[in-house]
Amino acid sequence: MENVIKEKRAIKGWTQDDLAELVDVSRQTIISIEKGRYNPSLLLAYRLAKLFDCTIEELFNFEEEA
Amino acid sequence: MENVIKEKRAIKGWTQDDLAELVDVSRQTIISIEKGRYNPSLLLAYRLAKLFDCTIEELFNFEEEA
DNA sequence: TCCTAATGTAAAGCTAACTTTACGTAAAGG
DNA sequence: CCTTTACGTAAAGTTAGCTTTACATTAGGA
Repeated sequence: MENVIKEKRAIKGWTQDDLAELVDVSRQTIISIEKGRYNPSLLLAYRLAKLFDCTIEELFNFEEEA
Repeated sequence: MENVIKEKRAIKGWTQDDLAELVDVSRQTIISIEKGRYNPSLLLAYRLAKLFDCTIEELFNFEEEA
């Protein structure tokens, strides 16, 4: 699933490691989600949206999925 | 995770079976999510929100979670 | 009274989300 | 050069989301 996490992270000036700590997951998880390798859980999606001060819908692009 | 799926489903007059078909999961999945036994995937949360014409944030109550 | 519809529990199995560890690479600064 | 920082891949293990099947309970209608 496509998302704008990498872009929003860059704006904040955070490393993947920083973001991982902020939402309490491993760096691997951040990498995999940014790369679209797998979709975050609903809870993680929420934490990310909260952190970036946007909605889940603004963070993830659902439209291209089945 | 608490949610208002059961309430919104009742308003629409749908059974658990109806809803399961509409979002393409099993009835067990709907039961478990309504009961809060586990959290839906981000994709399923999105499908439910779309179906009920609301946001994911309106459908699920994240605030009480860790 | 009986049948069906709607909701619920239980259990076993599969897959995807997430973790941990280890290693590779490229850029920047001393 | 050498080290550090940031990003990336890979692989093995655990857990949670989801499926399928089977059965129990309750309420309503014929």
